[in-house]
Amino acid sequence: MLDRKFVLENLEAVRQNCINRGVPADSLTRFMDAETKRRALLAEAEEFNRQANDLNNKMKGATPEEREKLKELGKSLREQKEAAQKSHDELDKTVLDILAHIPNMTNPAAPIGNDDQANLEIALGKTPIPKFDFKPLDHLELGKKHDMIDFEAGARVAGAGFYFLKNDAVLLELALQQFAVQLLVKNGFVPVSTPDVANTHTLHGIGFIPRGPETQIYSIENTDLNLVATAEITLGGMYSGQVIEAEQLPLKLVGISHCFRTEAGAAGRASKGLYRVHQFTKIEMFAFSQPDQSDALHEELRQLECDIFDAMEIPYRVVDTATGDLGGPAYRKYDLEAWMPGRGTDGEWGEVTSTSNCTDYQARRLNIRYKNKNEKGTHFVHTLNGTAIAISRAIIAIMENHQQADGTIKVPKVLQPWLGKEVIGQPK
RNA sequence: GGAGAGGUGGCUGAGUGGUCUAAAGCACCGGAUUGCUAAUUCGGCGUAGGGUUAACUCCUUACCGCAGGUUCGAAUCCUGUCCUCUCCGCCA
Repeated sequence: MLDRKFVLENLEAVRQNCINRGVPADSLTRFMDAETKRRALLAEAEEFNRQANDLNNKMKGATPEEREKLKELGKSLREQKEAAQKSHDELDKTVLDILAHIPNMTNPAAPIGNDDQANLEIALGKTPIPKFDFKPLDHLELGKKHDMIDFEAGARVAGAGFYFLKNDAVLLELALQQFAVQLLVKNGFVPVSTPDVANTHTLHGIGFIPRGPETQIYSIENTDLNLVATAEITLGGMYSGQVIEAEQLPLKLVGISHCFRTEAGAAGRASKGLYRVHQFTKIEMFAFSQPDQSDALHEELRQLECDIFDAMEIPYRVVDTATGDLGGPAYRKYDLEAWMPGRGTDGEWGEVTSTSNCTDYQARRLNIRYKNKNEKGTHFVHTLNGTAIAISRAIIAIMENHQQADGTIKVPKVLQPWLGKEVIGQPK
């Protein structure tokens, strides 16, 4: 959520930002109108309150007759205040509703464009795209060959889009978690194992809308709880309503959680297999920072993602997300897209990580602030998030890129200690 | 799941309808004094919104878990709700 005062004072910039992001900007006129009226009504209600407070103080020394008169007056003041307050509250709801749909401002350096076609490739990973002298298999075929993934059983138990990982896929999942968490702990992240559910308020704060049409979120019936789509939700919510000492910033967390997504309306060859599933495990980075730290911290998160995928010897490219493709809370976003030889006809890039600087957009709604010692008042923190490893997609990239002519799959060196082997499968 | 107790400023904690503009202590900040890993003393010390100003300068409103209600007036009374603690039950 943007600051309402900021919107009021920077109407043209906010309007242009909406246009750049492909979000309708016509609500801004309504916003301005409602917010101006709301302020006037607030002043009115406060004035009635002040008069009523004044009157209550006179009550003490009053004679019985005076008291009766004051009572009447007080009652009418209270009624007038209630009326103003009620109109104010209604307008406030309108204002907040409009505000909720206005996206965050955008880093001026982000490429401007309508959709992912305008995304800008800004870097390539250290590992070159593999050249196979045989017909490479996709991860589904490889998974079947080495008995690693069972979609049929997943469907029997939970429906399409669910799966069982088996054998070396499980070892791989655990290895990926160990590798990512240990690397991040070495870089100053606090490891956190999070709840896999969160209440609706927290989801809203991060920018998810559960229980609406086309929601990506599973909700639990007869409760206020929802299955989380990412640990970003719980890690951000972890500090909602808190005031953090400035010296503690930046505060970096690495969360482990399951992620649940309904993936409403998504299907097709491009999302076969593990690429788009209803549940996966993810290691997620999250950080709270002071405003002047967040741009540098965002670069740091991106670099860590690169380090992780370089270490796993997976070819990837870094993409600077265009304005029209940014999520509402993001001020800037980088994606890592790994090369997936089994995707499309001859291999394609597929998103494996995403890191966003959300500036104070989430913090304002979640009310997460920081305080400088010996300084009056508080400020909103900036929040940032980034995928360390989304297990299911990382498994695709590993299996498909590291497959060999003899049918086996090389285990990246950094993961070997946890798998206890150098290759998956028997050569033949 | 059942029974009970409780949620007050950074912390401890007093406060059961109007001098609450929330006592006191701790912590913290500034001054004074004595002097040496500190003591004593005086003063200050919450957050957010609106207005105002050269200026957190002054004024004002709200906030005692949260949301409602009663009342001229609520930290205080009533209802709901969330959370914490204790005991019991169940359980990995």
